[in-house]
Amino acid sequence: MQTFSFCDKNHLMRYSKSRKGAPGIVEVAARAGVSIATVSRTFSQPDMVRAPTRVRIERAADELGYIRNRAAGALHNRFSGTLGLVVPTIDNAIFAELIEAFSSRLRDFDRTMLIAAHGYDLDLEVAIVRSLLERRIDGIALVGFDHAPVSMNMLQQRDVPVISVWNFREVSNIPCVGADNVAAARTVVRHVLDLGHRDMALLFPDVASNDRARDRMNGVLEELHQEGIKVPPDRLISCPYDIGEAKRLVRDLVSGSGRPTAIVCGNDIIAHGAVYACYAEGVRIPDDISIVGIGDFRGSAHLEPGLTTIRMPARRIGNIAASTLVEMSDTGMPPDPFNRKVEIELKDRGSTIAVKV
Amino acid sequence: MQTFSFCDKNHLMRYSKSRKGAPGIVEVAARAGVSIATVSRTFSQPDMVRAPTRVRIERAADELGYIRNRAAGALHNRFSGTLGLVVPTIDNAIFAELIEAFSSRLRDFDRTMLIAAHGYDLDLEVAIVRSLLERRIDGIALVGFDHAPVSMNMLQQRDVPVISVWNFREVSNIPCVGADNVAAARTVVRHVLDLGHRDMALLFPDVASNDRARDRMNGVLEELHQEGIKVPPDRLISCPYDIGEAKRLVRDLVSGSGRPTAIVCGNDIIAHGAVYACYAEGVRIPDDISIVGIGDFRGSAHLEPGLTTIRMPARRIGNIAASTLVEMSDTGMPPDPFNRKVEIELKDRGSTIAVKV
DNA sequence: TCACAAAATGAAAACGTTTGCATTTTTGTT
DNA sequence: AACAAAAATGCAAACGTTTTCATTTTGTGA
Repeated sequence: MQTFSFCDKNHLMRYSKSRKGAPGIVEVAARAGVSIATVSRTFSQPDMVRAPTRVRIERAADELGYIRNRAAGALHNRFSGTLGLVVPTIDNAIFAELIEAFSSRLRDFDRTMLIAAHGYDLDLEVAIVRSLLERRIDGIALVGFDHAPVSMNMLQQRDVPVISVWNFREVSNIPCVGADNVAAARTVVRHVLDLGHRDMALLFPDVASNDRARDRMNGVLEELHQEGIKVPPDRLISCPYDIGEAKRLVRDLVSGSGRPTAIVCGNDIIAHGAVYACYAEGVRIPDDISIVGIGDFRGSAHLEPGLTTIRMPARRIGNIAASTLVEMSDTGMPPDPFNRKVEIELKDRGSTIAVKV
Repeated sequence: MQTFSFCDKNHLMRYSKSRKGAPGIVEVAARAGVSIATVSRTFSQPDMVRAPTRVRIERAADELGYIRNRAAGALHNRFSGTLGLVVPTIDNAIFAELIEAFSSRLRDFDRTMLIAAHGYDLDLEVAIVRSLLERRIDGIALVGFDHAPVSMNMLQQRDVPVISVWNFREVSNIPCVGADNVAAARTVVRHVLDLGHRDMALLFPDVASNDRARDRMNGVLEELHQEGIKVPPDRLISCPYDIGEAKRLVRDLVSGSGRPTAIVCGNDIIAHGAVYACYAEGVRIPDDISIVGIGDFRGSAHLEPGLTTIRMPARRIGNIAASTLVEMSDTGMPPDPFNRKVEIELKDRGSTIAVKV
């Protein structure tokens, strides 16, 4: 593949601010000898125009290098063909798959994605939502259920289709597609309990403004409570979403005496850190300690040993979210079902083993 | 943080397709008792309007919940306030940091990001570029230099500012900001050579349509050639960008007899796979084998042992790309410098050791 | 070939801003 | 207080489409 010579370095060209040369629908119409209405229809509703006319127009458009201006169309019919996706962060593994799936599914519908990250800052989220609304997105997907009332107000007032992704709730005020994080946490802890572990450490990220983490933590605590297990404060560790930090905290945890027999991590990133910490301290997994995560990120399966975790179908969530949102935008109706749960699955790999008796 | 009750599930509301209620600049003008021109100026050039008038307008806008329509503005002055970023893939670690940085820097300029991934498919890239052009982006960042001529033609014809990101070239036909991948590869191989290794395996992704990988591979081969080392075919392994695949290939490599003393990986993902493979096979790093990567992804530092690799400043590239592109769009001039190189750095961590004599 | 229905096309009015130019108001100077 | 200059505001014409409604063309059956 050859690179195209775009711009002559010697001749210091100026990007024309006017884009004067760009042909519009009028030029195409003139060249094809039809009215602009017909040209417009050729691109927006092709089967309304007779084949011979259409090919003539298409040829003219091709020759002129015409590219339709969707902004102009959006102005008239209120549909920009652009959907918004707001995530806490892009550059961590959790959401990357979701984003990619969302974006590529949108492409199937000839829509594009405006994306922004707020870094768990709800004020920034408000600014982002506003900015997206200024671009007249046709719909918006937000991660989870914790949002600033003012964001929701803006969206509600403009009647913009909204969907909550990633987390599932049986009943919610906005439609959602996601996994049951409570169940995910209970399932993985159940697994650990079934293996006979009773002394376990819990590493979870900050649960403020993060319903996913909160649900998981609650799930873990419920399951343990049901089993009659109380978690002492020093076994409930707050850990940021960061491999390095997790590793540091777990090294402290496992190097001292009175090490737990299992570590339950709020997500796979923390679990990765935990695994590395054990390598570093010479603690064998799973013989000396069992480790579980939640999420099943890319790479978790290939760790040595493979990480026991809960598969969260990020791609599936992204795909469904995209098509649901497009449908909402097209039909103007809330989706059916309103709340959509995607299946989770326990991935029982090598990082867990029955406690020795 | 409390979730806001956005939509009453019992009352199956309809998203009004018309968005009839949404107030425009006219309603704001009426309520504030000024002309629409003044309202427009209040938002686009605030200091052209007297303070008392401005606050009056702002209050009116607030009360009505006015959100300006940038599409309408774009129609008039040809600036959408939206920049495009086209990457091969979103959901792999390489580009996530870049994307996040690009996006958040754009936010500082009150711009938004339209992003799309083409999965190394140049035809899809063409479609994406077209789609972005239809949305009248103010500029576009493309990864690397391998692009379809037709994409570049479209961009050139519309005079859209373009920048190539990630890879650096001393001389290029479009402005670029990136790292010197040849140098990166040479540096890391030099390090391995300096440690006395002569028998090394090379794992690189497919270099077609991927100038970054190509540059790295060339860098490695040049450096080896200069040292008089010829790489036998079975030591030059093609490996996809995938931990699992890398792990599988490396297990084969190190389990048999005649294992190399070092593995040079085209990127850190492959290196991760290589490390896990060695764990799985009981091959000790670095004592039995040295492993190096290129990229220094999130997590590479925390592997056990820490991965020796080359730091590629993805955030920095993203930031610079965003501000450069905005500047190009604002001034209409090519950037100065035209080609921008960001520094790389050898991260000498625990995965390498001098070969035993 | 004609009449008529159906399909294709055209004319023109939106859509919600921005901006050049004209007009009004404010400010500063005497 | 009067005047000129400067600043603020208003008017109205774009911007490039889509769409409604009217008109023309095409197709069909007798």
